[in-house]
Amino acid sequence: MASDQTRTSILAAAERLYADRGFGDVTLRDIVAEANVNLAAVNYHFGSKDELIAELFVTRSIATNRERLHELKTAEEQGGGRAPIDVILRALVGPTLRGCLGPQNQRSTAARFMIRASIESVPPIRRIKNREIDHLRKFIGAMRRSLPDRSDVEIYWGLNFALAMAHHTIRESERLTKLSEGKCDLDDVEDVVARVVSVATMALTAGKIEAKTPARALARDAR
Amino acid sequence: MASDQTRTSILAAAERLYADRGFGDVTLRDIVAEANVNLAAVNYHFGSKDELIAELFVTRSIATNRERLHELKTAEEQGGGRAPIDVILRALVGPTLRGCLGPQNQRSTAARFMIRASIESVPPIRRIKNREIDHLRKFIGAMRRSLPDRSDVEIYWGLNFALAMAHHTIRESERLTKLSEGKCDLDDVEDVVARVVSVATMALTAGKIEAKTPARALARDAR
DNA sequence: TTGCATTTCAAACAGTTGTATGAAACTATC
DNA sequence: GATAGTTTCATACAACTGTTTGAAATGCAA
Repeated sequence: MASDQTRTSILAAAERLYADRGFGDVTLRDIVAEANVNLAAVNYHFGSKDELIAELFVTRSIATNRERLHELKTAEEQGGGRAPIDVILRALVGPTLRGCLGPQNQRSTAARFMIRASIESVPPIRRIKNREIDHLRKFIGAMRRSLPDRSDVEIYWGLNFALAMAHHTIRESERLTKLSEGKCDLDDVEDVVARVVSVATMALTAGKIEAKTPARALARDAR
Repeated sequence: MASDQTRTSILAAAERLYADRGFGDVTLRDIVAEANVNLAAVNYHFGSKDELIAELFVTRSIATNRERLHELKTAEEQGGGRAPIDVILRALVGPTLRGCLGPQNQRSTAARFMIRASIESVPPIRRIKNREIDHLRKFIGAMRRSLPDRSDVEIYWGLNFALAMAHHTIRESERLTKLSEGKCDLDDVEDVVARVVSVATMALTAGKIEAKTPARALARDAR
């Protein structure tokens, strides 16, 4: 049980490389080169490549979920058991968007790794991923409490669309920048968060008594 | 220039396998087995694996774009140069959703292949993909004509979110079904199309007459 | 048929991948 | 400082990848 230094630097190097280049074209040899350790170290410390990926994913998954749930719980406590829907949605998509967009130097390797995992879905991860469903159910619960007269189906679709907009915007941020010739500023993360939350809120409250916060972000460009 | 039969069955087999299992784990040997041809036939007829993928993608890309643009053009002609925004959005996301969701037996291999291509983004495809931008610009143009007092930025974001919801729903259709315990019926394709179009339309038309509260304010308030 | 080009085929090739091995280097305990 | 246990290392291995080869089969014009 000695220094753990090798183990740790393998994990860090692997996460960085996977976040940057995806699972598809990162080999064990790339990882050990980045970590400055011997090739055999991976199998010695983790058993196999798949187990390394799995450990990486499980660790990050737990951390991410805890972060999101903390934000959610805080909001619900402040609201006496019910949080406004836009605050719930912000807790859901905010951390990921903030970790993956914005200026290069303050992007989070962890968030980018998790997005890769959610996109590429390599076998070792797919097996674990089902737990994420239980996690999403907690958000479903909060959304139900926030919008008690919305049907379940509407809630599910709202959550689906919120995640859709967040993830897709991250994945295709380059293309959106190019398409809009820079007019869409993906570096203004809070603006992006506000847009996603606003649209998702509209999707969830449409045809109801007008909500209070939504649509404010959109007004920004309306001039 | 003989029968082309080998060539054709390679293309068909490759498209089917890629659509089903993704580019990541389909080898040339898988393809030639599925197509009942010799291994060397791929390199003989296409030069390389990458060129096979590229040909597949270019062909489908042209066909898909033509289909979408035809729907768009028809709508604009009927409206005297301006089509309603929801009709435009429907032309954008309808064909893909219809081809990828719904009952198994009537799903389109072509549509599923294109979704794979849009997800995995393997090198030979990434190189070609930039043309798609020009194609999207035509939709941007139609949207501008439909909503002349909307700013460009909002149009871009609206398009981005529409594609986001459509693609994400296709990719994660299984998970949404499981999460909602079957309450979200992904086989009712027209319902899905209507939902995506409806939310995207709201995103593009909401809050037209609004104040100019900067987006940052919303971010601060939400704590 | 003969001759020539196209197409198919089995086999081999060179490169890369994840993994295994066994010896060497280290670390800590006595 | 000798010993036992852990960790590192260079190297080898077996499996798989896309690609090439050269001979066999086929098609087709003369």
